[in-house]
Amino acid sequence: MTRRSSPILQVALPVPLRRHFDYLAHEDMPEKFLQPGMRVLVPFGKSTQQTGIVIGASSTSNVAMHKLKRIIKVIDHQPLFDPAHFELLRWTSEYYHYPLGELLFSTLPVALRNGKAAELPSVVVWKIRVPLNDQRPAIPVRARKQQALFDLMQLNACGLSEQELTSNFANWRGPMQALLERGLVESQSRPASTAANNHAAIKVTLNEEQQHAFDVIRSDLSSAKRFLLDGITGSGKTEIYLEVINHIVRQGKQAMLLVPEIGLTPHFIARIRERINARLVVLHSGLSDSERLQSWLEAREGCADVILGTRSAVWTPLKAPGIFIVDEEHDPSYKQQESFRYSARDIAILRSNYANVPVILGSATPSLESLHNVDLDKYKRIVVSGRVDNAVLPDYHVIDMRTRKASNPLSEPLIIAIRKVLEQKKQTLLFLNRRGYSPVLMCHHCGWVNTCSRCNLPLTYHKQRNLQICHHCGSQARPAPACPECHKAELLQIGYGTERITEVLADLFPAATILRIDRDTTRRKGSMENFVDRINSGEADILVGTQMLAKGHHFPDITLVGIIDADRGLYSADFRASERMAQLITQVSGRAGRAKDPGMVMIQTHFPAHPLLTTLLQHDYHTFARLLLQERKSVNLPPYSYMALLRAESFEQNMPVTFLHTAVTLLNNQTTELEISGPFPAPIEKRSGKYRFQLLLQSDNRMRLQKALLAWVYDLEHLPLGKKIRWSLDVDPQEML
DNA sequence: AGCACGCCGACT
DNA sequence: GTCGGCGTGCTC
Repeated sequence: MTRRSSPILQVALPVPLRRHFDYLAHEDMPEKFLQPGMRVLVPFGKSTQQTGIVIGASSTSNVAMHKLKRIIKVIDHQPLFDPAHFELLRWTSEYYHYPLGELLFSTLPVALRNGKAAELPSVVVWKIRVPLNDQRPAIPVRARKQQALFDLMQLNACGLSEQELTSNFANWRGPMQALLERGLVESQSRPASTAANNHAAIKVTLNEEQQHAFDVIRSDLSSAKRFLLDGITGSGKTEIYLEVINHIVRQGKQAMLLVPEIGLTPHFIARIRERINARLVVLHSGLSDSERLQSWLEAREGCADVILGTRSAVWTPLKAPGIFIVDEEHDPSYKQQESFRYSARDIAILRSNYANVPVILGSATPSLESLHNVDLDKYKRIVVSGRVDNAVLPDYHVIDMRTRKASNPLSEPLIIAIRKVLEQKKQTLLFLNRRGYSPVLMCHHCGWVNTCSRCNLPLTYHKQRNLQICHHCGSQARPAPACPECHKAELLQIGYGTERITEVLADLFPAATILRIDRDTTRRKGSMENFVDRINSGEADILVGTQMLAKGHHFPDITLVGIIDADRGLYSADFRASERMAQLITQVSGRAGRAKDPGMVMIQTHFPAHPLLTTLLQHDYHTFARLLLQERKSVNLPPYSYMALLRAESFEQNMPVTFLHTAVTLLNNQTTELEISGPFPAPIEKRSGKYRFQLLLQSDNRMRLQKALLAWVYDLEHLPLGKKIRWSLDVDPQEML
């Protein structure tokens, strides 16, 4: 037998190119040491070295042999993920038509992208030695310390690190040495884990509905079953999640729980800790690079039982996946809106498929996609309709703003209601999805509006910081003292943001404690937790907030919810706007009357007779959703068809359109099978100085759309104009912005 | 993307 | 004379 020539390694690199690069392995490096999923250091282009990931091996290459370079070194001893996870990443790359190299790197923790070792630091762990026979040496009655230490160790079957021992047992080394000599314990080196095993004490009895939901899920844990847990706010979905997670963990498997935003993690951490005896890790953007790496590795090694995280956590490899849970599955933040535009909810479903374990999608306001999948029998819907503690659903009051003074953002009935709630020492939540002081600054004399020069849109005035800020590109400017056009110094603040509403409230209710909760006031780490504490302690009287406040939080003392402006979403260019509006109104309303006190929701609108609004308020979210689904069906919009959006932007005004026109011609042979609309300007036509256009592709056949995209993206990449502008493909777009 | 090569304008 | 502007092309 002749010795095989050293294999050619196919390496994916973090570059926006839809292809891999071939490298020669070291002669002295047996093939088994180079498996797909391992990182390697390679020379690339003009840069001396670059981290890449091996995606395959071959004995041949399309590139001339003399052009092939040799890899510099192998970073990993073992692949970063198992073949199934790698397969999932490959599939995702094809589905979203996103280059595999960039995709692989974007799903890794930053530390691993930068070539850090994928190893947990090791620590010495002491654990009880399993006796060969049933005879275990006895501890003398007098040796109280040894017995106490032994008892402690028995509670921690996985072992205790020396650090944990020190903090739990003073002067443990002496007694430990004695136990070691008796052959009762042993020490070993094992990866350091921060996923400490906690000792949950609180037991909760599920109510009948919750128990039923749990039973349904439990009866089908060994297949990739998809459950839609459809439960109104306050129905106790979290209890069901916790029960399922506990069940999964007891079977020695891992549970992944995704939440839509980072602000919800502290609450879930607390709930999991008090209920489940499990090793928990958290993954979200608030962690440092090394913390993220640690959590990622612990999930992969199986040192963590529960993985809690936001969108990007969905990419964490698991050793023994048992279940995937997506809380508030309808939430738009599961969709990444830049670079790699994936949906974490859809990836969770895909992962359940690959792992052959169930996925639970939970929501009080399920997305139309999910409801449609229930209709198609792809998801099993489990309804939880009752509120725990017999809390009742709130009363809705629609306030017609047309009959009121335009200058007053808060209507008289709302003010009276707030006053009453203050007297009762309860809390009010006012919802306004617009931060800042006022969204428009206009000259009283000539009508000049202060706009962002890079986006052509009005700048939002922030009073506290005395800045005009563009909410689209972030640019800032000091407000001008006078109109630059007519030089008159009478500038009007038009409209209200959370900052200004807070000011109005402080005027009306000087004795009340008012908290403003939006991205501006929660920027600092821990500030959201601080707010939550102040609300729960009863210190706060009135909360003014953006959608941050609408998501998931449980504030038992809120009895009044005011929606200051329900009109955005009734008339919008985006076909999903009405779905979003209904979800937001329902979610915010769900914050009212969660405990014993009945709640009231007051909705201010200029369109009290709008059919969408009346359907939502006179019936419920589900009736509304049915209506929307009918509408979508009649005009063939998702979920009854599939979309892909090609976006193009450039500082040159004409280039994006030219590019998109060329893109259309490349599709010509398939135009009969696809519906193509555009190119048309993006809803925000100019942003950060770039002109933005898009092209919409639609088909009622997903495969056909996918097939067209495959060749198209390849052609686009090789288009000369494609290198001059920035373009991206958004498969299953969620927002048209 | 990231980097170098390359060919035209205002500076010590 | 040169420093540097960013267009163009390539990366195994």
